Amino acid sequence: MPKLGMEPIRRDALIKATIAEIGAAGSLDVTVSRIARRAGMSSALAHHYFGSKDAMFLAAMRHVLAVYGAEVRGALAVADDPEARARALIRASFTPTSFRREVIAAWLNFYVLAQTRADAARLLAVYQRRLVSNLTHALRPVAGAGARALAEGVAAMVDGVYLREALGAGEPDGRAAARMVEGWLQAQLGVLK
Amino acid sequence: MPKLGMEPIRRDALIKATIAEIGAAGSLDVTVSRIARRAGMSSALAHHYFGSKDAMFLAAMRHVLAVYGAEVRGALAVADDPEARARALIRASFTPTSFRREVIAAWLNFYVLAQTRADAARLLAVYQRRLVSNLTHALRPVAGAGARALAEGVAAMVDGVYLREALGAGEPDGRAAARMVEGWLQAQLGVLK
DNA sequence: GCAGGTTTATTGATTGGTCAATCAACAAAA
DNA sequence: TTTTGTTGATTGACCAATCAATAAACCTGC
Repeated sequence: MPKLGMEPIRRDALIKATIAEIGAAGSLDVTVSRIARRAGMSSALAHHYFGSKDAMFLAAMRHVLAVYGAEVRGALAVADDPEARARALIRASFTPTSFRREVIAAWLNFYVLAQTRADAARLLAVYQRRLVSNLTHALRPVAGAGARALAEGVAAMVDGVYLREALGAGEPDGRAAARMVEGWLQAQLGVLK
Repeated sequence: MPKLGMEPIRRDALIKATIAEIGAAGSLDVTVSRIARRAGMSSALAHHYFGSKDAMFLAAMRHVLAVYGAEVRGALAVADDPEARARALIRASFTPTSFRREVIAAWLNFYVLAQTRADAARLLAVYQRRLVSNLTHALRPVAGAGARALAEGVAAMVDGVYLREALGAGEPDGRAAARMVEGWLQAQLGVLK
């Protein structure tokens, strides 16, 4: 029953299944077989399309980052004044799409991977730089020369709140997390005035 | 050549070797054999003393937290005014003892583990609560009712800066990291006055 | 339109390797 | 002779990656 043009469909299914399995296992200790089964195919086919397990993880993480990037662009598009842009960036990190068990698990494992795998480190660096750069641009009009330092602080705060909320007790609450970071930014901006 | 009273020595050697191996591998994918070899014994002996690989990881993490805890108490002892106490807590998270490749690797893997293993989650919760609680007490005199919120912000900032510094380019710089968090706290306190 | 070759899709079975955990056995102390 | 320390060898399981084989769809040139 081979239909042609399956490649993109299969790749997509595998990427989603990879994220789901990482989420379920809470670690990268997931077998290709399990991922493939969840995606409705044999493990051999998964290897056929991705070549290796590592390549699958990387592709999955690129997908997570792509979704997050889209979220950021979407949020920025509807924000007009500088402060709104900064708040949009903060909130984009905590939307239900990005801030849920599965994706959080992927991120945590991604951090671990970034310590040793150069490609993972590169991918992570792109995310980190982009967040700071976006925040810096957004804050420039209100913070001037201090925008960069402020941006780095907010970026750190985003990651820290993400981590604490993700690993704290109970369901992760993106709304509360975003409010917390926004509150701090507000206070910091207050100092400038 | 069996000498008596080896147990604590062996356990200690294994715990240190575990941290070293995790640091070298950048993940929990280290074999008991490698750890045991580094600690100068057979893998069978490692199992004899710890029972399982997981138990070794947990013991290693408890050790990391114990060292960190000692560092905190030491720093608090020599700080007298509230602000100094808060700064001492911040700096304790970034001392060379705790803020170096090996230990950072252990922490990142610990985060991953805490998602699924109840004992790891419990251990992490203890650390998280203690940091907030210590900060709250330190800040109470200067921040009053707002101490708790301030403490949570600082705690998140500590974790976030830790993460970004740990995974950023170049060697992790604890001094710079601590300065950054202290600066933010300073600014926040400025708002109150 | 269709025989035969090519590409794409797909899998079951196999290979080669790794590793946690156990065990039997030996050795020194108490 | 019981307790403590210690190891080499083994067991049992798991798994990434490869391969041989099957089959549908597409593509010629006639």
